Amino acid sequence: MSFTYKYPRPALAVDCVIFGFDHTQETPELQTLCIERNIAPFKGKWALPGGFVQMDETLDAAAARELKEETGIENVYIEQLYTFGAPDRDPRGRTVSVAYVALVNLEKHHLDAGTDAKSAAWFPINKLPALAFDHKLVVKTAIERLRGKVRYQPVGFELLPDEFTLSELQMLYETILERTFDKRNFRKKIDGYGLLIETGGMRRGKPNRAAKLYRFDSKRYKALEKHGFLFEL
Amino acid sequence: MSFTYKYPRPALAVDCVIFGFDHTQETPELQTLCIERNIAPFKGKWALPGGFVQMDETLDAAAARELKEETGIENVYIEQLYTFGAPDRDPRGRTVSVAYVALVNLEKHHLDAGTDAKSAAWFPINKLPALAFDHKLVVKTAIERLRGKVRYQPVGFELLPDEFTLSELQMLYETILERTFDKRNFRKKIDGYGLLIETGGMRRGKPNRAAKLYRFDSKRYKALEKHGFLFEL
DNA sequence: TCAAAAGTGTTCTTGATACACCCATGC
DNA sequence: GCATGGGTGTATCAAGAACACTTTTGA
Repeated sequence: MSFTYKYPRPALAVDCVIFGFDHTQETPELQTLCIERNIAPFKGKWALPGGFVQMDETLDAAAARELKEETGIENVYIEQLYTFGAPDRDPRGRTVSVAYVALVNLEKHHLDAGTDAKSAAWFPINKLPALAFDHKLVVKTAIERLRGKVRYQPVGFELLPDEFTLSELQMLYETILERTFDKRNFRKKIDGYGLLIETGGMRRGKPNRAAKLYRFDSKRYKALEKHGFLFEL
Repeated sequence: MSFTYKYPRPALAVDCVIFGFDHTQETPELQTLCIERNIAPFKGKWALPGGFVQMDETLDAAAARELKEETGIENVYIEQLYTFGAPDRDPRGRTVSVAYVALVNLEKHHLDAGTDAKSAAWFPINKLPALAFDHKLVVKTAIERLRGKVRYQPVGFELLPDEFTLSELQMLYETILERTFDKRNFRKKIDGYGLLIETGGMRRGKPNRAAKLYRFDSKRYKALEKHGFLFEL
């Protein structure tokens, strides 16, 4: 089947930058999920999951579909990032790509879950391999967006397990923003928003005092948000 | 001339939301430039300036080109906003549109300057006519972006003449953010950044005390910006 | 001389920062 | 019993908010 147009059209793709946060390591890291390409161009190179937009789906749907098809990940936070359209960004011909950012809880999305998961891997964002196309730029743009967004919207919680400790939350912010926070001041601030609920559970297992577990009160956040509330860190 | 593809592709367009600020009126207003369509679909309706992306130009270049072709405006601040891709947003067939926001100095861009200027008009953003396609949504998204951006980046100056008074600057911020500022606190804050230079000129003509004119020190801003400086209002 | 906007400082309140010790747990 | 991270309060400082009068100009 083939199609004819009066004027040539760029191909239209979506690509996803997927961020995960590993708080279990010695030094916690923000990571991105990449796919090893098994077809040309850039065969054998790492790239962001993505693919072409179909004629009857929205861009959001295309991003969600590619995310699921290539990594098995679904039902996660995802938002449009930026559209990349340099004429030479794809050697096959003009391809414009609408990039998305997804935030996932690493624990829920260990690999081997996805269809093509054998060729997928998480990389720390400052130890990325060489990436196909202009994907290095896409990741860089996504990191900037994440850093900007995390400061005035509570998106960071998307990167944590449903239940988390205050130290984990602090580590997350410190990792993303590349700075440190004073423990007491951080807790005071977070406390002030009244957006965390003690679950009653405790995180134990390490040779130190057990830590209380919390979950994010997204209902309350949505209610506050409507009244012009500002989360700011 | 016609072109054949194996898979159908959406058409790719750019659209521009152009903001101007009229500070001469009784109640100052943020305005948007619209074009009256003289071809189907939506013939006779107002729409944002825009058109299809050519195969050899970047998205930024396409937006700048359409801006110039349809309104005569060039060399202004312009940035990518968001990409709209609902499958039914264009009755002619699947068309994805990369929207841009431009900020212009109204005084420099009175109409009749552009090629098709006879069919262009400025509308206050809260008295927009019915717009073609999903352009109402595009404008709404642009306003939100402007409101967010103006608070932590000095983009507002793009909307003013090169020389402006502090009252004009304050009116601009009050109009965009839909709030008022205390005159003394506002001036103190702006002063604190050291980003305004007195030009020596005065704005006179009204039956009240003449006002000093300033210009924005963009060199100094760029220098500060590199060292992690934050403009915040 | 009047109306209208320009210009200018101080006080108070609030939020941000700095800082150090005891507690519970697993080994 | 010790090493490790969890948990807590106060004092200081800086920035934001509130607030009113004098000056200059054109008509």
